Amino acid sequence: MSTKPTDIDAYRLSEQAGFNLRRANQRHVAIFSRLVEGLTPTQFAALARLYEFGALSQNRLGRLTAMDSATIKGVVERLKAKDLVSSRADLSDQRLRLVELSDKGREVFERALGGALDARVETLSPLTEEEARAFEALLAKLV
Amino acid sequence: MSTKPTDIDAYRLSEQAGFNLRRANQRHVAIFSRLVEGLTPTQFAALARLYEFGALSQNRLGRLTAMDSATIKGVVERLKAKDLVSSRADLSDQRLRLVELSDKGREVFERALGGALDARVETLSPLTEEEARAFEALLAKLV
DNA sequence: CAACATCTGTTTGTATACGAGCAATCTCGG
DNA sequence: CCGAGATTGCTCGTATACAAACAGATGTTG
Repeated sequence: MSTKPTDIDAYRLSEQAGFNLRRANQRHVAIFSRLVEGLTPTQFAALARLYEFGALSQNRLGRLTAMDSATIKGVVERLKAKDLVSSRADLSDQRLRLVELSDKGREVFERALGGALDARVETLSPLTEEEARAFEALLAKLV
Repeated sequence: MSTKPTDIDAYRLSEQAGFNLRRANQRHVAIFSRLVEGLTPTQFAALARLYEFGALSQNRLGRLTAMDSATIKGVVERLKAKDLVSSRADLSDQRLRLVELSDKGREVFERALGGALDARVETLSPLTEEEARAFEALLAKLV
């Protein structure tokens, strides 16, 4: 199963889906940061889930936002430092730490929502509307 | 420019292109890590550029691999620690540090290439071949 | 040629991202 | 009720990723 010279000739980094996925993600993060003040995309995602679902255990919040337990811990920590969420023990299961939006967190999320929607539009702006719909549909199949 | 309730009702994190771009990228990194032993996608990208272009200044290598100067520094550092690249001063421009593949680096790249190509295929495997082509074309327009 | 701007690489600080290993807790089968 | 297995959250170590500030080298321009 050795790599033939043909493979190497055919290899063009710029055409690799993985490389372009990474770049597209970088571009989206940059756009989001410009349009949404004071929240990273991941922090916003966490607020969005809490807004939608109410109080959630830290690990469950992580699963809903595609972050492992080590990552979500840091995100929750920083959201707590900004007083956007609070956490408390679950009385019926001592393992759980329930995380919940604060009033300020709810307000910040609602104010950030417009920018987040704009970020999506700007990220997809190199595409026509039809292409953007197709791209989002294919992307959804990938994840 | 306040956010109307309608916006909030319409907001579904899982349908956001940005969120799915992040997840798709995570998935690709996981697949790549499984199929390519001992190299991260970014490290592989750097080797690929050096393989294609020969010696490059550190910053230029960063631009060709979509990493800023702080990021590429760490990547080159780790590649040097593994003896896959070497770096030296450019005589005609004292600012530059030329980075170059070592023999071992060339060999490691060639051996990793097959796995990298497999990672692309597996990443796109939820799509039909036609969809995968369409997706890659749209993705290329986005970056 | 001297002032100025630009470019390169470095450092620091912050924020994901994940593997691995750990202790506390819960669940469930026997 | 008890012990095996699963789950939760934590910690550590490693690896991107980028903003900002910096020093040194190069270029450009009046």
